[in-house]
Amino acid sequence: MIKLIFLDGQEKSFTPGTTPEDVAKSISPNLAKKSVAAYLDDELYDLNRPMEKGGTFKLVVESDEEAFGILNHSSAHLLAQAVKKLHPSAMFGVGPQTDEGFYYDIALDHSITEAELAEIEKGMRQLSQEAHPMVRSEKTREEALAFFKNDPFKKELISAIPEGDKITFYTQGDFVDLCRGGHVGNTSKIKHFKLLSLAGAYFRGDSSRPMMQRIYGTSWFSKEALEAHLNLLEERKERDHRKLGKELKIFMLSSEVGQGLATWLPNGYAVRKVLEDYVYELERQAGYLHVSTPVLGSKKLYQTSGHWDHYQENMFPIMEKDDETFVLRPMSCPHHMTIFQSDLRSYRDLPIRYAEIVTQHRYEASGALTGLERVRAMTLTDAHIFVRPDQIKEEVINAYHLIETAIADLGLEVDYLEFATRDDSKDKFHDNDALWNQAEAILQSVLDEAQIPYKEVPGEAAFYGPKIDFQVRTAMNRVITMSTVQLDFLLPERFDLTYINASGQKERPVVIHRGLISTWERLMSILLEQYKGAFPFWLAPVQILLIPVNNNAHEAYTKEIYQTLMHAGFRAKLDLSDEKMGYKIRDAQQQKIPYTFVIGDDEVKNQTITYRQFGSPEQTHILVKDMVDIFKKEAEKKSRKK
RNA sequence: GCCGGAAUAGCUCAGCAGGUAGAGCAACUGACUUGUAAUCAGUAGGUCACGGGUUCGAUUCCUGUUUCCGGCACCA
Repeated sequence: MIKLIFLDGQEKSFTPGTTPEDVAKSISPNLAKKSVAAYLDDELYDLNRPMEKGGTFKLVVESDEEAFGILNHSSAHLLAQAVKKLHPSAMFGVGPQTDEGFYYDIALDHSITEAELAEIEKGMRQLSQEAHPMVRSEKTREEALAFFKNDPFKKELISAIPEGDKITFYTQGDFVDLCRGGHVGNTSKIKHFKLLSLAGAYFRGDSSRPMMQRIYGTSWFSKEALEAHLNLLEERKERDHRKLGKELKIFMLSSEVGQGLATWLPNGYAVRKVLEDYVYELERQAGYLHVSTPVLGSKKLYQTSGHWDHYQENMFPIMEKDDETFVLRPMSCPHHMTIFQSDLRSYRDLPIRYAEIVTQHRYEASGALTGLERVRAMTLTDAHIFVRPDQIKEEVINAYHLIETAIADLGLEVDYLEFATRDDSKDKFHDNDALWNQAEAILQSVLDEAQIPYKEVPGEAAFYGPKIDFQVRTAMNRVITMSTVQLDFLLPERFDLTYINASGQKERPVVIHRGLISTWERLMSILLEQYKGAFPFWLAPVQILLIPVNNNAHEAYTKEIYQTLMHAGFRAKLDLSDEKMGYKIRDAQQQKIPYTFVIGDDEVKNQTITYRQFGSPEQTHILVKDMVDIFKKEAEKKSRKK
């Protein structure tokens, strides 16, 4: 007999070979229905996998977080089985679950079309109805390789499994796949799914390898949950910053101007200017000194910094004129290094924090360009902080707090931090081990001492040093690097930066690279999606629209109020068109203007204004004399959640 | 850059199994002068992304290019 210890501490004996499903059924049929898999000690078991030993036993039920992944992983297998049935020559790469569903990579001579997705989906439904058990088996490496002897993809995946790890196969009907599991035990458990899209994907994520066809899908435990998810996907389309940016006339991307080159329209620039002013003031108060450097730089400057060696592929081609070679700057660090260099520095001067609202150009791969999210000309607030070694920690923490403030003021939230370190790919990183070890140790200790949780990502560092990236999850459920703090011992050396220490000796400063809120372009894309185009008051391109009830009778008073608002620094707009009032209000709502004033006889008589807020029909009356104060307070709140 | 798809009026889209295009909104003109999400009528607007081919004839079929979209790779 084997002994299982349940969640509540109860122990129960079962005959060896009992499956988790048997156990679940013995507890309650309802529980068995909701079970997806089980844990025996720390090992994930399929519902139908016989248990030959005892241990702590925990069922994974539909409502558990990991159940979704298990279902979707199983759904990927169902997809593969259906594809294999339609195309017996198909071979497969990987087929994992994702945050929101699953995919499987397929190698097939024939190009799968959108129309065929429905056919494949039908095949999946049939296989689900046929209720094939998904049976696990263990194989030796030799057996596994022999089984897939004609499949170079699976053979390679088998070879990549570390020595000593179990190699397991899953069989459902006549379909056999290499897989570590766990699975839902039977294809009949997979009922509510949809295939979503087709894409290309390199085998093992390596662009030098063959491209496979990837099918994306999503799978849920109920019809309602599936529909809810499909609705969410529809809603996301409504939030897409490219759609909203066009509708609200925020920006344009025109092939006439050039691929990946965004043009900011008046509405977009109004928002951007608020952000620029906000950031400037935030930095000024934090002791940053603002500078301005040219958009062009000598190629030598970038050779000195090392950017030329690492990124010339991603830079626009060089320009040669009068024996000098220029590049369109892709980065501002080298420029700021020269500013530090330009004067004799004392240890008393440090830290020196240079900030700049800087436009830079990068030759991004054409396929990477996406709306405002990825462009070839971008403007951002960039900063470089020059510190003594003893000031590193404090300044990293200062930068951390500044970033926290900015992100909170924008109404966004940091999802998690990434601590990006180097790995052993030598050509990606500069080769001074001592500097690397020092820099990584310092950043690590800052994170640890401040007790900030983070995810370490080896190999993601910049070539000049490790970094802490602030990852924000957008309204589209994409994770984007919003801010960054990078520690750099290399560029000070490359530029031979020095300051005079207390004993009169030259010493090397350390540079902290700080990115505050991504680029204006990317930030705009995130904000548009976050607010679905309905900007909070302080950012809105037009904050207040004024509508007179009768143009003739109320124009003068409305204009007076308009002037008061404009002089007080607000962005107001007057609608004196011949349209009906209802039309004007609808128009204001469609433009997502935060406040709409309606001004008629009552307002003139009482020296008031009547407003409604975006999205609400409620009417509020306030005295004109209180108006400016009320809206100034509203603007000061920024987008803070609390 | 790679795989796949798309491109019709300012916008959103319909249409064409090959016979040079249509709606709604927007724009313009006129009437209406209004108290909280679309007043009515009229007018104008298109080398059907661009180049080449097949054809008596191409927006439609084939092909190349460009741009965009879904992904992959890349992202200092």
